[in-house]
Amino acid sequence: MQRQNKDLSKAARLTLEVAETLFASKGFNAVSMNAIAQQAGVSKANIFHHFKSKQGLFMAVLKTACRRSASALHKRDDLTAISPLVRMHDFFTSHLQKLLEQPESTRLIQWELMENSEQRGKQLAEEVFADTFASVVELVAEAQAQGFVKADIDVSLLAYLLVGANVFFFETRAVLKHMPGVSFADSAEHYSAAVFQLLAEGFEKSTSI
Amino acid sequence: MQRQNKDLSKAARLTLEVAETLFASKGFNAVSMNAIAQQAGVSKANIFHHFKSKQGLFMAVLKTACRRSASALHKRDDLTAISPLVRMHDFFTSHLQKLLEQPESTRLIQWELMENSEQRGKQLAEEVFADTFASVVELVAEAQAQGFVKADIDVSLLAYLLVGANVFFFETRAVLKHMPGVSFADSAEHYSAAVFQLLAEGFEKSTSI
DNA sequence: TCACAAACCGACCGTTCGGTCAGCATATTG
DNA sequence: CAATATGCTGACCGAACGGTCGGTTTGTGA
Repeated sequence: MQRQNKDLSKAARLTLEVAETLFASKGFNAVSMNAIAQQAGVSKANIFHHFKSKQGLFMAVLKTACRRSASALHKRDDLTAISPLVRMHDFFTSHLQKLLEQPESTRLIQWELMENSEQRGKQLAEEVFADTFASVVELVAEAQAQGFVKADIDVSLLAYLLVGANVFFFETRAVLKHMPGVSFADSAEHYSAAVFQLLAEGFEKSTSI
Repeated sequence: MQRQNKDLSKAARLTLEVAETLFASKGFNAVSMNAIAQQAGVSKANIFHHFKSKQGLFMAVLKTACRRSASALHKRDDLTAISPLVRMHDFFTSHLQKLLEQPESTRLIQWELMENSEQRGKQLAEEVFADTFASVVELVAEAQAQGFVKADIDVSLLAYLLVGANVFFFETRAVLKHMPGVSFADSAEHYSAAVFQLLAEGFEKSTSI
């Protein structure tokens, strides 16, 4: 599958793999080096041979996760022929799908956002989110330029809402399916479609003009 | 101010206060009982005298935070005279304001959602979010019943999006202000107004009917 | 004033933490 | 074959962890 990290030894790759799983599910502080070593079948000292510290290991894990999640998003098909609105919808749908397909990468970034956003907010913004967000903004701006989106709408706000609706869904998944009266908890497709339509057409009944 | 926990000793109240601040900012695992004791000016043994364990202390803190954040939301003014749309907008605005005013409670719940949503998703849904969410759904449903909201819209989805837009803003605040081209990062009021208008009227230019 | 319970504390416990180190195994290279 | 470098490990370290214990102080009702 993935030929990244091909220059690392088998033990190092195993370590990275296991560390990603554990860090993603429990967060940095709740995972011990002992646990990683044991579950990866390597010695703890071996981990410190390949990574200079626990922080270093976490950063390496985070890096690969960011790279993966970014690349998964960047290979969007550039069929400029189809309508910008359709492209927006396609992005919206596949974005949520990617989040759900790569829960580990997504959760890892979420942890980092939670634990270190205050100090490293700038770094996170620049190195992780900026590119992805910019491409979404561009997508929306194109649609606006071609007259498919109202002229008075802030494109970055719309892009932000599109991404946010997906991320929020990802975050609250586990709780959402226990909420009474919620029909869209189980079906991401259903959710995507309904949200996009709502955002596109609005909820207000009589648009007074 | 708050007369809750009046049956607790001074040390216990101090402990709760300090623990809430620390847990909210760093999460459960990154906060030690020593740190709490030291910062509260009480002995560690004293904490264990009042709370049976670290988990017990955290649960007590979480409980008060949930109570506070719920009560802050429930005392919405019931001026049924004004338009349901205005009431929706008022809720939306003041909800975000409450989140930003009580960052500790909000972050605490966010931590819990992050760390334990899988196992305790049901409990969280029932005891923390259900009431608040239900009241928002009710608000939207009223507006729909009175013909201010399109009939084909899922009221729980719209309520979910309203809450989600606010929570997502709260979560990404620190990163958002470092994103290029984002104008709404600094002003919650601006954000609220723009999002509500977008949701109400939709972004699509020509609503074909 | 006395007795009893609750509040409180310093010292300590076993365990686990992140991290180090000296040395063994293995493969590459001259 | 010797030499060198790298992958790898068990044993170990000081520090910090959550939690306990015996005993002292303090408040309270009789």
